[in-house]
Amino acid sequence: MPNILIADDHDLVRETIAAYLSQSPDFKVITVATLRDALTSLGGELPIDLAILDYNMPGMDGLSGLEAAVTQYPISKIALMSGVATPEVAKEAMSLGARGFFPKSLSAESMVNAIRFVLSGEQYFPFEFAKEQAETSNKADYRGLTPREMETLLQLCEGKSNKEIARELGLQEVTVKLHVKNILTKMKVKNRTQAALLAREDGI
Amino acid sequence: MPNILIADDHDLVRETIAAYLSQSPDFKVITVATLRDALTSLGGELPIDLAILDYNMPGMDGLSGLEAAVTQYPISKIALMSGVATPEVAKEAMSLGARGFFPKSLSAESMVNAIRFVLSGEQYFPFEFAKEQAETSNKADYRGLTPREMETLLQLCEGKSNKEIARELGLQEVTVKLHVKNILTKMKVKNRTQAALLAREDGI
DNA sequence: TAGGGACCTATACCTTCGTATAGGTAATGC
DNA sequence: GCATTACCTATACGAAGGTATAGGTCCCTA
Repeated sequence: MPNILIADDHDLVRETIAAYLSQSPDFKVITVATLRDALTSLGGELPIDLAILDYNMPGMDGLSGLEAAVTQYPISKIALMSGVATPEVAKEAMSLGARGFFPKSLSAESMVNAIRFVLSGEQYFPFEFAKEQAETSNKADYRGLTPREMETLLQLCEGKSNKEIARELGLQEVTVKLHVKNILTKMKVKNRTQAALLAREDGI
Repeated sequence: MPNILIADDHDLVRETIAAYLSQSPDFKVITVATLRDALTSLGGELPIDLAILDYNMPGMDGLSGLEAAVTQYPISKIALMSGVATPEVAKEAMSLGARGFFPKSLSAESMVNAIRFVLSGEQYFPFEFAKEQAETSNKADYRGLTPREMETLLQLCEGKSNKEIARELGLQEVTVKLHVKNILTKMKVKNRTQAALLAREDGI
C-alpha cells in the first residue's frame, strides 16, 4: 500500500485533502505542515512513495525547498501543489525533478487519478492549466496597453528609471516618457509608483 | 438539516472541504466556484443556512462581493473564508455583517465546530489568528526604520507624493523628503518605487 | 490610396524627487 | 552635564519625472 505525504501549512486544506484521499482504501496518507517536517518524514522509517509539497509553505523559499527534497530523497516521488503558481513555476519544478504538478484548481476526482498516475511512474503536468493561465492572464492587452507600453510597464515594475528603461529597450528617454505617460493614463493612476504597485497586484 | 454553501474557485479545496463536511450526516453541502453562482444559489429554491465565501474568488472584488451577499440575502448567514486575508480584512468583514471568518489555517475539526457555532447564531472570529498575525508581522522595527519613517513608508506604499504625505502626516514637504531619503538608504534601494515594491513584497 | 494606429523622436516647460548641508528641539541614558 | 538619537525645519540645486505639442516612419485595412 503506497504511502502518500501531504505537506501544506493550511490545516484545513491539508486535512480535508487527506480525509478525501483516505476514502480510497489503497493508500495511506501522512500529513505535515512545513517543509522541515516533510523532509523529516521523507528521511524517516516509513518509506514515502509520493510527497506532495505546497508551493507556499514555511521553508519552501520558492523552489529551493522542492529542490532540496528532490536531491536528498531521489527514491521518493516528489510533486508540487499550488493554487497560485504560474505555469512557468510548474515547468521549472518539473525540470528540477518534480514528478507532478497539482494546481488546486484540480477537481478532487482528478487529483486522485493524477496521484495514481504519478505513482505508476509517469509525470503529471496538466496542460489545460498552462493554457488556462495563458488565456486569463493574456498579457498582450492588459488594460489596453500596446506591446511596447507593456514592455515599458514590465521595466517600471522593477523600479527602473526612465533612463535605464531607455537603455534596456534601445530607445530615447523621451520615448520612454511618452510610453510611461500613456501607461499612467490607461491605468488611471497618478504616477509610476502607483502603476508599478497596481501592475504587481494584478500579477503583472 | 441545515444547508451549507461552500464557494471557492479552487476545485480541490472546495470539493475536499465539502467531502469532509459531508461526513457529518447532519448537514447538507452545496458547492459553487464563483460569487455569481453563490448568489444564484442563495436566491434559489433551496434555503441556504450558511454560505461560506472564499475571499479570493472570481467576482468577490475585495469585500464588495461579501457585502452584496450580506445585503441581498440577510436571512442566510454569510461567512468569509481565506488563507491570505489579514485580521483587518476579517474585522472589516465582520462589521459588514459576516457571521464568521474562517482562516484556512483552521483544522478541519475546528472548522466543523465553527460551522455549528455559527449555525447556532453566534459570530465566529478566531482571535488566535489575529494575535498570530500581529506577532509575525512585527512592523515596529522593519529594517531599522524609526516610527516616523515607518509611517512615511506606509504612505509611500500607497503611491503618494511627498506633498500628499506631508499633508497626511502634518509635516513640511522637506521633512518628508528627509524621511524618504533615510528609508531608501536603510532599505538599500534607489528610489521610492523600489521601496514601495519591496515593502509590499515583505507584507508592508 | 487614404486613413488610422502603433511607434519613435524632438523641443520645451514645469513639477517632483533626491541629495547635501546646517541648525534647532526634546527625550533618554551614562 | 553631555552624548546620543529621533525628530523637525530651512535653503539650495541638480536629476528625474510628467505634460504638451508637433512631426516623422511603418504597416494594416477599408
